[in-house]
Amino acid sequence: MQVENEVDRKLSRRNTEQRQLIQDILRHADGHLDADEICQRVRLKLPGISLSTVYRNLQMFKELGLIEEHQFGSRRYYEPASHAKHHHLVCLGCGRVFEFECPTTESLKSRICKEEGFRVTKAEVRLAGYCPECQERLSVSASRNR
Amino acid sequence: MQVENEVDRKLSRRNTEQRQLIQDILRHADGHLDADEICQRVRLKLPGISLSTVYRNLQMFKELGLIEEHQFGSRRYYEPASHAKHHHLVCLGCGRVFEFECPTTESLKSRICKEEGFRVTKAEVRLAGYCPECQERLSVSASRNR
DNA sequence: ATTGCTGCAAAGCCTTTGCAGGCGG
DNA sequence: CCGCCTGCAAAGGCTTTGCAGCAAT
Repeated sequence: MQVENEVDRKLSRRNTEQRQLIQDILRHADGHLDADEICQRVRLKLPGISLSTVYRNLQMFKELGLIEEHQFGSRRYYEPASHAKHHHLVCLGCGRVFEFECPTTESLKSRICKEEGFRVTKAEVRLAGYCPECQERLSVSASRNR
Repeated sequence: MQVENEVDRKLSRRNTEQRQLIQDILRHADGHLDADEICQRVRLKLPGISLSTVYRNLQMFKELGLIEEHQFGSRRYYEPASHAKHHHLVCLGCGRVFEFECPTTESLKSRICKEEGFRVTKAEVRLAGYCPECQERLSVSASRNR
């Protein structure tokens, strides 16, 4: 069958240094990285790597289900799929992405399935706002303008 | 103050036909439209309108809080801000965007505020999956392949 | 020896911007 | 009349793709 051939082809992949380094970066990154940041970090060890190689590998990892891609605003971030189930909290001040748990998501999925007949395969909760540091920083600069 | 001048400038806006038509389309659209779809619909009445005008007006409406911009995958959709509070459910089969209610979101916001000291200004729940029609369609084509 | 992978460069998309002219107020 | 707004074209930013050579198996 077509699908199996596709998987076979994908699984006959080679273990290049570029590919390993990209995976290492993703696994050990504290936060959520975009393609360019990943590329820059790999270049610390392998200066010659090209951005297209990063994109190509990210695409492949994504198709294999090894990583997840999230888009916030106009940026795409990547994180290992092995990460525990969590949701995202974006600071509009500094752009950092934080994580939190939301146990009620599962019941929501089953509710929508029952009520709408929709088969829900993915559920994410996204919050945005200002982290404690940015609240502080912004209130200081606001008082300066008075 | 700088901000007030900015608002004044924005409010001295003109009532061009292009601008009105874009707003009309947004108000009466059943679904969520992207810039190109909006442009095509306006062109039914005003063939000469350019895509940049659509983008410029969308940007302005957004800054004035008249519309909201949502990004799903790599596409940006626009909808009037006057819409009741709702969340989005994207069908991975046909790409249509559906809406649903989620009353528990408010309590989540206050929980995160208490626990993390984060000031949450925006909360959205996004689901993805397959609508009833696409489930049907996909199961038919799957059985054909047997 | 295959043939998948890489780097480079170019092309593609979508969105934004510069500019000269036009139109609303 | 003023100056905001428009259309056009070009530039920008990010991502994908074509290609020739290299390297992993």
